[in-house]
Amino acid sequence: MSQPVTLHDVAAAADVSVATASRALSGKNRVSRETVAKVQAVAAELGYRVDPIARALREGSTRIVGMIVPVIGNPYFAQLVDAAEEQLQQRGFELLLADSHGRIDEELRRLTVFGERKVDGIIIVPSDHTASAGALRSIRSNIALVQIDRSAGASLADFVGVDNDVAMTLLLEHLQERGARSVAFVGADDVTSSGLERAEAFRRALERTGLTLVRQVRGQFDTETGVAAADELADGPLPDAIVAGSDLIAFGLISRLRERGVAVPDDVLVTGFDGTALSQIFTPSLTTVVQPIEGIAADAVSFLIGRIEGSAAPVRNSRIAPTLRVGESTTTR
Amino acid sequence: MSQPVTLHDVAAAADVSVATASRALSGKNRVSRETVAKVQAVAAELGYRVDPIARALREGSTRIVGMIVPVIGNPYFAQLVDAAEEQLQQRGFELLLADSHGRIDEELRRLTVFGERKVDGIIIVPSDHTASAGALRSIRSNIALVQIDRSAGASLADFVGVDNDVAMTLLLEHLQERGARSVAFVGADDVTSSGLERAEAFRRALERTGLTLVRQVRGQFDTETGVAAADELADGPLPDAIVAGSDLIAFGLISRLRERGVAVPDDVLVTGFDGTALSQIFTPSLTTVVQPIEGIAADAVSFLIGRIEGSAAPVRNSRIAPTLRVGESTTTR
DNA sequence: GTGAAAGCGCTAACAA
DNA sequence: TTGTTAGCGCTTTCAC
Repeated sequence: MSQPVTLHDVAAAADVSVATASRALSGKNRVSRETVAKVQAVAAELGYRVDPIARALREGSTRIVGMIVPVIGNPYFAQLVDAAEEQLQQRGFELLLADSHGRIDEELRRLTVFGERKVDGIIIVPSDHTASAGALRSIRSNIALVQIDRSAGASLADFVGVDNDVAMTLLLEHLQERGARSVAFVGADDVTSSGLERAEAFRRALERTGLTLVRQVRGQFDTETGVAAADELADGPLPDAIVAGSDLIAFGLISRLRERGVAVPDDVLVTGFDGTALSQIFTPSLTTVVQPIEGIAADAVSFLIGRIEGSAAPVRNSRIAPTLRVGESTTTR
Repeated sequence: MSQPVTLHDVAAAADVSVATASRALSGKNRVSRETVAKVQAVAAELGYRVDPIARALREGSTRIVGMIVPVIGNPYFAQLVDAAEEQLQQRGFELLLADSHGRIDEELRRLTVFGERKVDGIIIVPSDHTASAGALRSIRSNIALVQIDRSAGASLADFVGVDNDVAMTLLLEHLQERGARSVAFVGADDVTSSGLERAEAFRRALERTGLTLVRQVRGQFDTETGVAAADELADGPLPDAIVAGSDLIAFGLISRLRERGVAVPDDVLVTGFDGTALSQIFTPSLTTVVQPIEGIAADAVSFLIGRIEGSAAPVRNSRIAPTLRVGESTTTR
């Protein structure tokens, strides 16, 4: 409501120069005890708050972190944003959010704007496994960068994500225990690194467990892909189990299978991936791997702030193991 | 990568003063045709972009809009954020996102920070029907404000949200057509304006349609509330139908009812509210009212930008009618 | 129509 | 330890 109090006002009221007032408040310079006390008292009384814009112009640093996700509507990304925002907030950073809608051109444009806005760092879920690399390389080198959930190249910047190998092993071993011998995979295509990696991790886990691959369907991480895959799968001989690359895919899959007269888990077992809140509420509740969202966000923010503070450590690639959560989609048989 | 080009560079290269360069680029001052052309050409060639921070310091305006939601994890709010972000983006604004976690103290703190950051406007979903008013009143008067989805007082700022009366009427008339005579309501408590309004709208629609109220349960807009309500309702005599205040509540409700051996829609009809993507995938698919999210976001952004541009029009209160989407939760009986 | 200069609020180099 | 001064990049009087 009232006119903002400037450093000048504080200095005048405390009877010192603006420089001294600035130093007294920042604390990182030698200023006498009394002066510091006086300035702080006056500042508090006047309700002084530094103007972040003036500081940013002067310092070239904004204490703002930009985050770019492909679809905020995906509950997994929403949770990731939520967790990251909270972490950043605690460390005194604000979150500028952008949605790339999974499009590389939008991604580039948003990165550019973030650069112009002089964000201190960017947390990005690269939309394209290969094509995003160019966009990432184009950002100013003084902006810290961390890739989260998906990667556009391990050498580009720190990366934090789920350990897909652990995830697929957990899932396939569970399915094997439940008696499955043949299994189909419905995941995202190779455009996203997570789509690619999960498919590969699935294949490796398949070999280890000795299960038989019946069919693979690849699309996006959304429900529509699950729906379409259900149609494909329902036409052929059913496998014992279907491993979905995301909870959303599993939702679409189960829903459409049911419409086609295929019951889960009675006729076929289905697993999800992400551990979204709804996977427990869904009917049947989903057997899925729970992403360590808090851990991923915490690591990403730590890495990022480390970089912002000037860390020149080698690029890190951090994989966090998920946990298996068993639901009705593989049990009530 | 390269050093940013400043206006000074452009001016030098175009052989004019920085003042002229600034005027030529802004276009809102008298500058000769040739000069404008020359400056623009040089600026383009050099890849000049105004420094938003310097401009913000000078103008006191950032072209950033802050948005505060109670839970980004709620798919409805995620969609709202998505829609608003897109609208803003088109008009040249960035979106600074904050999550109040439904807590009034966090809300106030985030509002304060937004004020300090000199956002041009704020889109807020007030967390508390009454307590948020104080926080909203505390923000600097030169920051535009619009309330979305929930209100903390019609006089405080423009408001845009769904028309709850239309919604409840659509739902109850539909239930009546489906043969329901008694109905229960499970919604959010009076802390949020939407919780309060939906309960009231439900009551009014009840009177109009002549249905009998069996029971009311009030909590939050989340699945847990639905789960808890299911336990309460399953203990007593079941109504013909249950109207939920949100899709999430309906999900929790149906899921828990099923665990308790109550089938939807066979034993009881259930309706949702919001029209989230998952309501179509859920089993059974939900009969629900679809929020006009795009419309709400578009209006909110229009109002906000109007205010940012100085509109002193009387405070508006805009209600957008939802549409009914019929699903299996009230039909396959 | 154009340029010189002030100044938004802040921090840091340089003096004292 | 403290004050003076410059300047971050921009827009906008105020002269010419």
